[in-house]
Amino acid sequence: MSESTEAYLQIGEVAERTGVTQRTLRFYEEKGLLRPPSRMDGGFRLYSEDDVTRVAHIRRLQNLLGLTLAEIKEMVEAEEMLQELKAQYRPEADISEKRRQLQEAIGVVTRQHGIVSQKAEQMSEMKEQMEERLRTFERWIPF
Amino acid sequence: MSESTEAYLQIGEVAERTGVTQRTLRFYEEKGLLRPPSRMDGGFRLYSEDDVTRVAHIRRLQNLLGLTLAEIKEMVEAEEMLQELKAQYRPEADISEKRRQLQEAIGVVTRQHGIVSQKAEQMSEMKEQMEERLRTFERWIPF
DNA sequence: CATAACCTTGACGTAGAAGTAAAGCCTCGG
DNA sequence: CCGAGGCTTTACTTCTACGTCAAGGTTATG
Repeated sequence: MSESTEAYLQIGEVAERTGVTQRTLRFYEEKGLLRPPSRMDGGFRLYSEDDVTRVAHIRRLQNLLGLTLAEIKEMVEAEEMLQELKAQYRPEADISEKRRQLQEAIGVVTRQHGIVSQKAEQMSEMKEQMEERLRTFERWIPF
Repeated sequence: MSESTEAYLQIGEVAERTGVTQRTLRFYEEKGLLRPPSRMDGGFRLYSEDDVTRVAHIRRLQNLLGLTLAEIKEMVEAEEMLQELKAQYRPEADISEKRRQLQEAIGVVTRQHGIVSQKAEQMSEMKEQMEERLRTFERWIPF
């Protein structure tokens, strides 16, 4: 319905734009972190803008939170589920199932939020400590 | 001067208290992250409370900031230098050397602080995003 | 249609951070 | 003084997250 006009990207472009290597993109796919993208007739992968976004997201979860790819996979899957849910929003068909999925998604994001909150707090503490130390040093400079 | 009354700990106790394995403690020692502890006559390692503290510190740098052990080693060394500096504070002997060391230590902590600040900020952003999402979900719950 | 630039799968390699196993000392309570 | 449990070193293994070829197919361009 709104797919035909999307500009598709080859793996090289995605790699360049996300800052990861092609190998990494294939690797993520292998590990289930990226859905297998569509392909050209010859077999070349064709990624969407969404995929680019997702890679960026994965990287943030890795670098900021230090999560393993396995942990990230869990999160990513839940988000996917949620998007699906959002997409087919017509209250036909199995409401209770949708409700369950939504609860699940909320659970995942809540857990993520917990991790982030905790880390953010510990981070602030560390920052404080460091600033305190720096002040001590400054006072300490001999003259 | 205040060393004789310190209670020394064997590796097993340290492992238990820090939550890392004995192997990890030896590994850190090997890598220069922990100074070689003193030993009993039979060769058993004897750690101090300071060592326990240091291990906790190492773990925080690893988990919170995601630094490699090599990077952590740098930091740990600078801190050690600083402590040394602090301990021998009598302005006898080579002032310019001490000044250099102090500058170095300030450099290290400043770099650490930079990393922490940046991460802390990105973290807050993520936290915000997640809260926004959760609010969306809540609104979304059917009924 | 040739050819450079890009892509494919597959297999093997690597660095970081430990885990595990083996074979043998050390310490301490009884 | 002896046995159980703790500790020592050495060596090999594992796991994660990719990196690095290799051999060959595809696409875009002149």
